[in-house]
Amino acid sequence: MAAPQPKYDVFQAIADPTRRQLLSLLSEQEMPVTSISRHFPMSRTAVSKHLRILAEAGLVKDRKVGRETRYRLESEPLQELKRWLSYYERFWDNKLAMLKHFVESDSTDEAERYGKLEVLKSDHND
Amino acid sequence: MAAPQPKYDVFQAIADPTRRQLLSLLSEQEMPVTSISRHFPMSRTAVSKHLRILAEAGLVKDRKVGRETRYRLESEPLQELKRWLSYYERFWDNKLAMLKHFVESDSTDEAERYGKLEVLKSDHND
DNA sequence: CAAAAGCGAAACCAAAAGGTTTCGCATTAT
DNA sequence: ATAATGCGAAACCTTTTGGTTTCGCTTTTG
Repeated sequence: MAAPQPKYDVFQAIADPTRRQLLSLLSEQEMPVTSISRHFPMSRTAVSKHLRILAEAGLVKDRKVGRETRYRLESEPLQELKRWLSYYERFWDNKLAMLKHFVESDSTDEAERYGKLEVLKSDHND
Repeated sequence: MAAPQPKYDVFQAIADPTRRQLLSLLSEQEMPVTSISRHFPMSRTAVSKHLRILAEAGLVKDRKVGRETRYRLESEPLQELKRWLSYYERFWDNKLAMLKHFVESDSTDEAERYGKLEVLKSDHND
């Protein structure tokens, strides 16, 4: 019944610089593990592990071709990141939204201002 | 002489769910540490540490007001994320770019296809 | 068919991450 | 003045992360 619940989410997956380079590399073309690992100063096994993490986050797909496993970029999951980011964009480039924000924050006492209100209800977190 | 070299970059900073919630919370309003920590199921000290990490990544600023330290969102550094992301957007919503991609990948032998070429020259990694 | 190439799994390790509790120090309230 | 609030620093602990080496299995090459 439980959903597949991928162990790694996109945010975690792209947190590591090596994994971001992997995405960059694979965005150019599909590539087998050994070839990929030639671009990195670490063992093939280490690279393989990073690839698995990316795969769990859905950011790469692999397919077996003969004895090799070729990986390719799968960028769709990055849309989640884009969505998350879009919430914050208004804070740096939407002057009107900023203004609205300031206008709305002028009321009441500390309890109400800093209390545990409905603040985390929206889902632009996680 | 050495540049400040922040220990935490934006990618790392937002990798943790708690820290994303912190950003969300602070996007609503400036808030002192204790009030912030009431929103989380962990000690004030733990929250404080997360705030420091966000601060090192430039995602929050703090100012002392009497005995309290108030934190507020600073969204500018997220632009780096947006830039990084923009590189990958073409892979999911730009059909022409995709086509171009396919058209260009049909040549040559393994060495040239998978070798250590100019692949990592651009800086949309890191 | 024997040797080599391509990978993943496993066992292991050091360092980083995410928490906790305790303490001390300013600042504000009684 | 004393007590209470608000915080950060420090010491400590456990789990996760990022890496290594070794082994074994499959597939290709000679």
